[in-house]
Amino acid sequence: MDFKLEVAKLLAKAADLSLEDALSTVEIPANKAMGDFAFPCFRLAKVFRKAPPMIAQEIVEKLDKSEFIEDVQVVGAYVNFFIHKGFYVQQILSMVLEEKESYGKSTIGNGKTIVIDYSSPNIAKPFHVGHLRSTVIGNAIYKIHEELGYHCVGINHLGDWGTQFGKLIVAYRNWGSKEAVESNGIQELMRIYVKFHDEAEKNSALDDEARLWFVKMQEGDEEALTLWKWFYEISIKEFDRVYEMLGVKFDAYTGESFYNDKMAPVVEELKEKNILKESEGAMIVDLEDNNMPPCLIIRKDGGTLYATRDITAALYRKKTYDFDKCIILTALDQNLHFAQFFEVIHKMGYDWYKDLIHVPFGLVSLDSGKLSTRHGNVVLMEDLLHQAIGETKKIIEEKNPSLENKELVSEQVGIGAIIFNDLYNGRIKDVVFSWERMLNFDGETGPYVQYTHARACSILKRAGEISFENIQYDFLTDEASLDICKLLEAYPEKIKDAANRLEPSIVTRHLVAIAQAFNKFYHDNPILSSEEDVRQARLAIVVAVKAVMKEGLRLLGIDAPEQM
RNA sequence: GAAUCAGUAGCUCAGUUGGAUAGAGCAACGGCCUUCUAAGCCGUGGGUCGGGGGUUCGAAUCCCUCCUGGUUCACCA
Repeated sequence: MDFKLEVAKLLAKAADLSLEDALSTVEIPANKAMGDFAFPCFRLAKVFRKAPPMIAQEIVEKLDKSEFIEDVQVVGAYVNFFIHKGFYVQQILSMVLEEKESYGKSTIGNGKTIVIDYSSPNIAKPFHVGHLRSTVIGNAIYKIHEELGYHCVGINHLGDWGTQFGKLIVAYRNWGSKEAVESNGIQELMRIYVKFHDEAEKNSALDDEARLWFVKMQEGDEEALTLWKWFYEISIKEFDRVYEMLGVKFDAYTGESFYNDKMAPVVEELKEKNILKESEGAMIVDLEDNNMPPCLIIRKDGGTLYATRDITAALYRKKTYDFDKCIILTALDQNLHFAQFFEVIHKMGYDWYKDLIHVPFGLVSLDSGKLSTRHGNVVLMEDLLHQAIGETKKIIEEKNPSLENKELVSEQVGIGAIIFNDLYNGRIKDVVFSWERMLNFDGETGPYVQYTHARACSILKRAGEISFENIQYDFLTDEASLDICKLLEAYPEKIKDAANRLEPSIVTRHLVAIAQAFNKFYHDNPILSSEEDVRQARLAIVVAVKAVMKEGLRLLGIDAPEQM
């Protein structure tokens, strides 16, 4: 039962409004003392040419009686509705208990395909905390859409092509060795890459040489490609270790190199459509009419660019997946690039350009300044995860030394804390990385929600068999129980909001709210030791909360251990 | 200079079709474990919602303007 809708129906009739108008005006008061729903009458003042409080009074008098409403009060210009508590609790809880982990699932996305491009680290550079956001936000957006019935395609658009590999090849030929790369992997690649930049500052001929090597790669030069392939495999092996820990998977690893042989026809198409023009020796799409700098397609030495590959990728994805939306997650410093290349697709005459969605997130930096692989100013993802796991293990030894599966739980909680932390604030916020914040497990954190879930599990384990026949919901009209029910009621809508706004933090925040309400409930109400019928009713809440928290955490890519 | 994102408590942030007294967490201080996991619960202090105009019965929210910070702006990605 949709209580808001029912209230709106009553109001529409009493005030002679359309259902839409009534529904859009009904609100949930911030202050509980003002009821479960409220209807402000200010807006009607002009229509009825009366003072709002008087209108409120008149509406109440005309209001039909309804059994689910316990009380209606006029406070100033507001009509406040109080829902019959027992009935309300029964409606919500019985629904959640019936659906359990499926509660919140929807079919609104059925038949629609969403392509999500996330994580997309650069090959030959270590996976660091700067890559965390795209990875976990993308993963959550993937799962949230799946929950709503969408068919999702997760793509890791690896940065595995471009002039940087020309640089790496030059660096390797000058200062690298097979042995060193084989034994130290990405660390060694990074070392020679940094060395390249140091040397190139003194000798710009190195940059030209690097660009040349990249052109060779494009042309299929065997030496260049053999080296590139080698660097690629070393990198993927390390990335997969991190993805394994984070529990993140992709449907395709089609990175930039994948489009190497697919760009020529696209460039041809741009020419045919008369969009491409020459400027300063390079080939560009002019975007002056759109108040943007030109989009570079071909360098003057013939090399392709980021935009060339992204345009090609978009066309390929449309053809391959026929997506309804293609979502690309990157830091917001790339805003201009996406605005430009979306506009190029537009100019090519494809009206689906509007289904390309760049989802930006704030920049990550360190206390010591901007993240920079070149200057060694990074925190490696694996270091962070291991720190978090280690910290968790210490806490377990201290608080729950007899716990089984300490290793597994430490991983679930430690990694969960890192993921949760990233999904907790709005994605647009810039982040200054802080070990202290990352490793704080008190308050509104992943471990807090996991802990609450574990508490619920613990009770259920002790409770044994539970029957949900003939629950007396009237035992659940205390404030803590009602708060929980309200949050459970709102949960499915939160998932939809999160999908619409591409903002996983909406789910994260809601889980915290549920956990807070449950902890209060847990503290105030003895469950197992209560009399049989009270015990049964309270256990119903525990079961419902446990199911929703577990599923909610799953949507965020976080495990929910039963003990911790 | 232009574009773009942001500015809410000491810190990190919620607050989105404009609604009643602006909310959390962290940090600080004070309570609560012989009772279902204290990674918890309860309480105290802490605010010119960057400034100024405007629209409105009503603005943190919408409009204008200014200030501050981040980021980007031609052959990196």
